Amino acid sequence: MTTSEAAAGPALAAAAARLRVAVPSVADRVAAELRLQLAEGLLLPGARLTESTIAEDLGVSRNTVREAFAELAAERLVVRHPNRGVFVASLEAGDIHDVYTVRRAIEVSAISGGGSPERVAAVRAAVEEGKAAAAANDEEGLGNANQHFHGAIVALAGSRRLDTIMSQVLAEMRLFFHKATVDAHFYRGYLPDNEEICSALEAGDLDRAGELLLAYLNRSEERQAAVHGE
Amino acid sequence: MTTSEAAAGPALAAAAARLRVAVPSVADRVAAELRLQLAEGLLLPGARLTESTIAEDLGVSRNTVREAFAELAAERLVVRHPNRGVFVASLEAGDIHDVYTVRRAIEVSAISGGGSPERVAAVRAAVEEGKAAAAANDEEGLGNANQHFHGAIVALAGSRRLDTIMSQVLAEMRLFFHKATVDAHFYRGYLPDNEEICSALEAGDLDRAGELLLAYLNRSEERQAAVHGE
DNA sequence: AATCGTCGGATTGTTGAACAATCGGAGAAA
DNA sequence: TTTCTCCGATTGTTCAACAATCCGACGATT
Repeated sequence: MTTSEAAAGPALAAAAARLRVAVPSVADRVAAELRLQLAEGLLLPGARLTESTIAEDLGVSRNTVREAFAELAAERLVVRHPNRGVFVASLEAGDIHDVYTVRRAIEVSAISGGGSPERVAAVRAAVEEGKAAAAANDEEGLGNANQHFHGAIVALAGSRRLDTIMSQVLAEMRLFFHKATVDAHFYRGYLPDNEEICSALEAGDLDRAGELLLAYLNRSEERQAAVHGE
Repeated sequence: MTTSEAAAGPALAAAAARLRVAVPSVADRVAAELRLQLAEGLLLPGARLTESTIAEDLGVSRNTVREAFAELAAERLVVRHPNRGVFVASLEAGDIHDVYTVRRAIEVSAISGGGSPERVAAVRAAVEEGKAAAAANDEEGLGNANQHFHGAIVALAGSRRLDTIMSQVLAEMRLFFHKATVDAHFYRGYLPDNEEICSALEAGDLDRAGELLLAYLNRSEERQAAVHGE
């Protein structure tokens, strides 16, 4: 394989890699299914995930479910209590600050680097997506657009590792939101912020974009703490 | 359980949590053993890890080894090639920049927050640890002290999540170092930097500390790229 | 009545064996 | 040399079993 790769160049290798991920293992598919149910709020924080039940429901072996659990536990979406089982993770008051600490570090750093025009365009696209959702009164779409916006900001850095870290953090937050339903106008207030941040980014005023983003995150954390925290 | 916890207060709950981690599962112990061998360079990047071999060597089942692999893969220490096996991860040229992008985001953000006196003291302790190792001509100790230094900087933020991210990144870098042995004075040149950064931190000049740290990371990345990159 | 053991059922942790699917390489054929 | 085919080895997955552990219920003691 290494010889054929060297001969055929990186194009084929990339295609092979794409084909590989196109046929994920059963354990990966189980993990994906559970991730989906978690994101959709079908599995609420604190809920218990019984191995045998999931194994039956999805028609796979218990061991395979176990491997899927290992994946999800590594992503903090699920918590293992030895000899007791795995439970859907539930963020406590302290976790809110923790998550936002990560977001501040990653997002502010990413935006301060600027990023290529295509990536800036992706940020703009997320802003417009949010506006469209607002116009359509699509609350869920508004939330998704907001996550896309922040994901696009991190993507400015062009770092695989930062991207995966961010997507994990966003998955955690998504989980968290299902705990207490947010009011209908929760995200709407953030639209002008996103617009302003994006404009500063497009104008090349990275310092200002960074400051706005930081202020936004601080405000967002306060709000989250007020809604959930004690 | 919840009732007794509520009655006994957080002290007992913390003790229980401590006892829990004190009895890790077999899979966790296997993962820990492999992590150790990886850190010590016993398993070099690119090396193949055969399930049955490891299962025999450690006297555990293949399924258990598999669970351990899932852990390590989530930490990027190991790469799974479907139907071919798992291999010790080997950082390519692009990964160097990627890893340093994460470090810049996390470390600079952490130091800009300052941190409690105890945590600043931990940074100072790492600096002194490095000086002692230099005096003793202990190259390995010098490397460890350097990692402790940067770990202590991230710990300033007091974020569990940032800490685990950082330790994973450091584990990746440790792996990377074994690929090509660094020259004896590789770390020694960084001692004055660490001292200066620590002094600025202690003096409360966070802006300066952040700038110094950023410059350090940029220089370090250049050097790594020169040694390994293409 | 409240607390404290004790017991039993249920679930997890781990093992061992089995089988299909897949891969890489060795050798045969062109 | 290049290509094709086949074989051995390893992975992916399942199944069944067992010990260890936990939870809750039931009953005994003060």
